[in-house]
Amino acid sequence: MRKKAAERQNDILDVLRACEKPMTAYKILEKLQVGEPDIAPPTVYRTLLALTEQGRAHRLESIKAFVSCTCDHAQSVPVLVICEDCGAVDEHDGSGLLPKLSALISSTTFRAKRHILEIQGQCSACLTNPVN
Amino acid sequence: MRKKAAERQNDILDVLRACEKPMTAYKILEKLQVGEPDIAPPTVYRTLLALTEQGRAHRLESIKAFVSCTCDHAQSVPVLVICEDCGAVDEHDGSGLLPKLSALISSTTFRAKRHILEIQGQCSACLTNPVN
DNA sequence: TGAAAAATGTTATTTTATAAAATAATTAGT
DNA sequence: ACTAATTATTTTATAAAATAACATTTTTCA
Repeated sequence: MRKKAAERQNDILDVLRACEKPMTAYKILEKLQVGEPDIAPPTVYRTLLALTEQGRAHRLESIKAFVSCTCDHAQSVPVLVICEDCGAVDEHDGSGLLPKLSALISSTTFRAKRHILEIQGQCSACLTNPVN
Repeated sequence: MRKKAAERQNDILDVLRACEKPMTAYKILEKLQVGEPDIAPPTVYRTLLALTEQGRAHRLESIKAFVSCTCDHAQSVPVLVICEDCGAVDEHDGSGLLPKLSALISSTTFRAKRHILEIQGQCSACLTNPVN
């Protein structure tokens, strides 16, 4: 018996939520394979594509990993703040940056479809406690 | 006889400049192999790492490709505008966005090391002439 | 019901990236 | 200038990430 797409999506979101830290597609695959050993990479990638299109998950392009969305899924400009040391990711709404961004690029002549904003650095915990 | 790192870096920058469009590491490798058949991926990746650290090239995280820097290499916040249709990439200086970005994240508690700003969409040429 | 379309699953492969070992060049001490 | 120690670079091999192509199942609706 196969699963419906919606159910798969919820499974993967559950995995992402359970882990807090970003997970690669293959890490997610491993988790799913505990219960369903026959799942293959394309299933995971297809589901992640659906989730990211819906805005329910985000792909961290700079580290090739995924997190569940913690903001309003309808927002168009997620700003993902990634701690290089502990891997924690914090999400902010960057739609307030849109005017400046549009001004920067020649917005009359470029139609923006997707904004990728990622910031890498050290989070407060890792700055305070530089053990990691 | 092997090449010095600086020479390799210039070779790769030449390849990037000659192509205008972003190139993957393996496309660059192919080009280099025309003249030096024995070059291997790690050489390319190591050189690209040096170039991106120097700010002389940028990695487009969202499409896994590289371009030469066309702005001031010292700038800290490159904004890379990518046309999904023709692949052309335009570079802008986004340092003017820093205040707003810092305000957005809790900047007192996060030390930003690297900003990744990429915008995907359609460039004016592709909007005017939707043939591609 | 049953043919067509859509969704999902499977196999195999491609693409991207890096680890580890080997080699060459450079440096520093004598 | 010679040579051991260090550093840089190359080579080989493999790991990790992503997708193409094909097969199957489910759904839709005449």
